[in-house]
Amino acid sequence: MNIKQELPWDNPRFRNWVAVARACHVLERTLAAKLAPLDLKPAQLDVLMNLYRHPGMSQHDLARRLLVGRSNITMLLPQLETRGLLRREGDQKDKRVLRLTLTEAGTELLMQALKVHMALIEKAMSQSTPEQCDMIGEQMRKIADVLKEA
Amino acid sequence: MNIKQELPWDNPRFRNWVAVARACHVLERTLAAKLAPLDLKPAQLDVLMNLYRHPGMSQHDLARRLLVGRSNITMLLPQLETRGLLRREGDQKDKRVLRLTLTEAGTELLMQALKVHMALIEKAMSQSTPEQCDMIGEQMRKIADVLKEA
DNA sequence: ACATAATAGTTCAAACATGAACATTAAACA
DNA sequence: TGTTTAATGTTCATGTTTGAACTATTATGT
Repeated sequence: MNIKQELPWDNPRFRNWVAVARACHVLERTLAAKLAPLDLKPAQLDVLMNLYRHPGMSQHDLARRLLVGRSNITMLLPQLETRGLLRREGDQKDKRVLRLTLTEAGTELLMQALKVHMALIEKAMSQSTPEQCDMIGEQMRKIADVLKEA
Repeated sequence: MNIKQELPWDNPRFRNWVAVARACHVLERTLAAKLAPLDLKPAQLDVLMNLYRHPGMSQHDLARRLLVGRSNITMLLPQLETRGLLRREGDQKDKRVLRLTLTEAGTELLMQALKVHMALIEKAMSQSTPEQCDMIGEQMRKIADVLKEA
């Protein structure tokens, strides 16, 4: 009987983390639906966002930031490059790396997508006070740090 | 220039949600790695967990709980059934539905996997006080609720 | 300099997820 | 009853993700 007391569902940390995972999942799915009219998937939006903030990134850097394999990037970029949303240019000093930058069109589309993303997050987080929101962010950053060494 | 003030990255809610998504992603990947020795993927663990808590579930119910399409379940279950981890039995009253239950072996494997999962979550959430942890869970449940109607 | 290591990106096959179309069964209702 | 509508699960085609093997280039160490 006391095995039941050891079950994860009786553990607050477990239950609460499950809630985090569910919220993430729901938001991701909702975002995918709202992004469909722009013909953009969440993964592609992530690419555009990162290139906007870090122009000239290499594909390897991008992969690490997105927590994804390098081959994934190789498969992902041609779609966006063909649509004229980004450029891939060889680095002069190191002929192995390709430098990535957004085009005008890419920046344009990103801004539209960000409106959608932003609205969704506003809706989701509007339940929390600014203090709660900051606390959540702070804890989550700690979690990501702790797990990187795991 | 004041366009910069409108950028999402200057918005606390945006920045903090990005942290949530990253933490989720990192934990998911870490869990996948730690679960590999058991030859179990996170999605499969989710199935076992839900069947443990709700024996006799239908495939449709399971799909809705996992926030996933029905066809996904159809593709997912045979692997687990073949390994003898669960049973699928036709409902007597409604010949359309299949009732799902864990076998002994399934329960056994689930318990092992839960130890791994639990340890990971403990490590992640150990940064937070119990009050913070509960608050996070509460907010996340609200978010999931709000987005269900979006 | 030269051989060895490591790094950036690609290719490919396999695993996985997704949504539309379908078959079977049940419910609604005329 | 008989017809229509809805629900459950499967199939299939498509697109995505992954990791291992590969090429090309740079760094390291002797």
